[in-house]
Amino acid sequence: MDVSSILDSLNDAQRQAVTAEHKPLLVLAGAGSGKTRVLVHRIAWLVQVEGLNLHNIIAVTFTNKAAAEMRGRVEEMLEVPAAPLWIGTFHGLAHRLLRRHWQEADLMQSFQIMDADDQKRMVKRVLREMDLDENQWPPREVCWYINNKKEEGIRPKHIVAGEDELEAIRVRIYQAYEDACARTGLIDFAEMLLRAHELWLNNPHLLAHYQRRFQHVLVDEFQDTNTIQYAWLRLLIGKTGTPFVVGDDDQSIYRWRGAKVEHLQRLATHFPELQTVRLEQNYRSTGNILKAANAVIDNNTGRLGKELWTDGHDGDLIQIFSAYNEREEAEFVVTRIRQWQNDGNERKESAILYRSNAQSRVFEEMLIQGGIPYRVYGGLRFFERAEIKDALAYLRLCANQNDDAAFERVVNTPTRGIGARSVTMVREYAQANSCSLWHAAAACVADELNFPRRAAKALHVFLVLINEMSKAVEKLDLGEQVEHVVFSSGLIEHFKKEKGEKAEARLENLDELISAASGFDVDEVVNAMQSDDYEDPELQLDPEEVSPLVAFLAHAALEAGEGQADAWEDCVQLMTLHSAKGLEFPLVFMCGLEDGLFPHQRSINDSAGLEEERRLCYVGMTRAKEHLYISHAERRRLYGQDNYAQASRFLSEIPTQLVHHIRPQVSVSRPVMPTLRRAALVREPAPEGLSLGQAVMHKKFGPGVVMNYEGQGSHARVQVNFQDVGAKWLVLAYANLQVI
DNA sequence: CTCCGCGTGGTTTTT
DNA sequence: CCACGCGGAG
Repeated sequence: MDVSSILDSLNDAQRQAVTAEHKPLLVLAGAGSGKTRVLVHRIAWLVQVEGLNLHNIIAVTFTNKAAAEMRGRVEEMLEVPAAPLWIGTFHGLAHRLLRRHWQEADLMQSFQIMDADDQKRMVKRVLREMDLDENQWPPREVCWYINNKKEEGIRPKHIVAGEDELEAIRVRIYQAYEDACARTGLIDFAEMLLRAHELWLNNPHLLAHYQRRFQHVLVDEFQDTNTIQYAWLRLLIGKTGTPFVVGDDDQSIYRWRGAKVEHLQRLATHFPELQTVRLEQNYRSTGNILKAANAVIDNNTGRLGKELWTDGHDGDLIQIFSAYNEREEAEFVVTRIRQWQNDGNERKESAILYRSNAQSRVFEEMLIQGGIPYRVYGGLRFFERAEIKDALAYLRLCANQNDDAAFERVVNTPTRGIGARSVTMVREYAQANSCSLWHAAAACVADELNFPRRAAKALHVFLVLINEMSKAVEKLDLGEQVEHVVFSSGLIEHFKKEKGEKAEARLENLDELISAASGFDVDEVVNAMQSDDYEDPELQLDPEEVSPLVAFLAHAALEAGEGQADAWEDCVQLMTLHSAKGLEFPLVFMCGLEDGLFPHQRSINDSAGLEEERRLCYVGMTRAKEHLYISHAERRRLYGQDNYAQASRFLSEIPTQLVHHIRPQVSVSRPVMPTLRRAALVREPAPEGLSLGQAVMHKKFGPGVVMNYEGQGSHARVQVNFQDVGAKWLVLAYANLQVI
């Protein structure tokens, strides 16, 4: 076997990982150190050198994008279709298992996936049924509670509320929500993972089968696994599987959504034979960028330890720009981008990164003003758009008429005279008879006595519509099905009436939905759901096939699609630091590096939160290949208020010899704080000697900046943003502040 | 049913 | 400041 094609392009550490013996392996892969390459080459090694079958390998990622890229690169390298290789997101793989074993998983065959929006609606419905006040039980928080429990593998029956009455109610809501989901054949994202875990726990023969099959378990971005994902992996690996885990504790930025970096440390306990390989050579950034990033992340405690290096040149210094306000910051960035493109570079090679979405606004305004095309990442994605979800809801009703969520969504969309009153009655009937809304509606229509004739008629029209729709659609192929539903639902008419640019876009989206369905590769997905385990007679797979419609609906929920379109256009890239993870750009601007914004105020007070912010900073810095600009504003308008902030503490963690400070030119008109003056005049006079933006020193809290004040004389209070402890309100008379 | 006005809350995101 | 959701009026 000629191994050179697999190994030649690798460095020593990469090669060590790729060729490792069959023992648990942890690859600590720094940013830009070629981790995807290692995963892909590892698979090629197992297949081409060790003679394993792709069929015996499973690879897990967090995003569809990563999964698709990996599959593509494996196919490219092996020059064969990688269909027998199971590769996908945790959710995608869990979904595949649940479709195959829906009976063992105690699901209905046509079960559908709810996204976060569907889930919230479902929770609202449950709250209404339980007569609980939405203000007291915000659906957002209820969802959060339920998802958290599921991510920890906890069912309602496991929770002992004890004396805690509020907790007891939460558990009751959780239980009612589960009942509603079961009744309507819907599962949320967290449920997929938990269900897949329970599937194996409750069906040892299935677990044994998959353990036998998947001798090699590859995991990408392992630092992002939550409790249930790790538990699922451990089950699969069992005593015989070999985990090949790639991750980076320094790039763990999803603690807030349940990710546990600790899993990286625990790996060594759970797998005593674990070997660790560090990938520290970086192929992305210049030396100075790496030195700066290393220096920042070095302030974190409990790291597994890793230091990026490059054999390339040092490159530019890190350029730090102190702006007067957010407008000046944006002006500066736009000027530099214009320079960049005038120097013959592409706009899409530049990225503006920020901590929170609200910051994009000023940049967008400035870019529009400057006539520079840009693209903002994030926001609603294709399958999350209202009109698309409406159309999908009709399709869902065709596939499963007990889908109450879909029923509620479209029963009066477009409006057809079924008001809140009627829906409430249907809901009450459904609850009283514990049946689906669909059955309840049919019963209400039949029961002329208690239901207003007018409403009954309208409801009847809807029932007939759906009935005819599902009948008409039966023998059509997928594209025609979607087309039929989009038109006969009345959605097209509905949006045609609406007029305006927005409605125009909605119509286009519905058109695109039809094309998406027509071009949907039914075979690929349906086949994946079906058996590729022919040689295992013990594995009983349901012979019935998954309908293309059900497969398409699952695809829509699982892969919400791209955000704004036109990635190919030459645009400046705007995104949050979180969305930038995994990407790289020759020219990077990290903006708004101010204490309180980044690190965010809500993370500033606990060390775990602060360390995660620091990792986010590290992630941002290591996105830059050649030029890294970091900017902050002395003053920033946020929520309609002017705020004064100090430069982010992370800035001072960059060694000064790596930094070039850019000061705004004096000639740039710097207004003499007109708004500040007005504010000071209109408001009560500032306490003596203090003004907004004034730097002060406190005995205990250290240096800070005056952000706000109120009250007079001995009652006067000031809000000071302290460098070390964040913003605090202090009674001026006691604070003993020193002006500095 | 639709429209308007008020009130409120406002890191980070994938599946 | 602004975007969203809810409740009342037409």
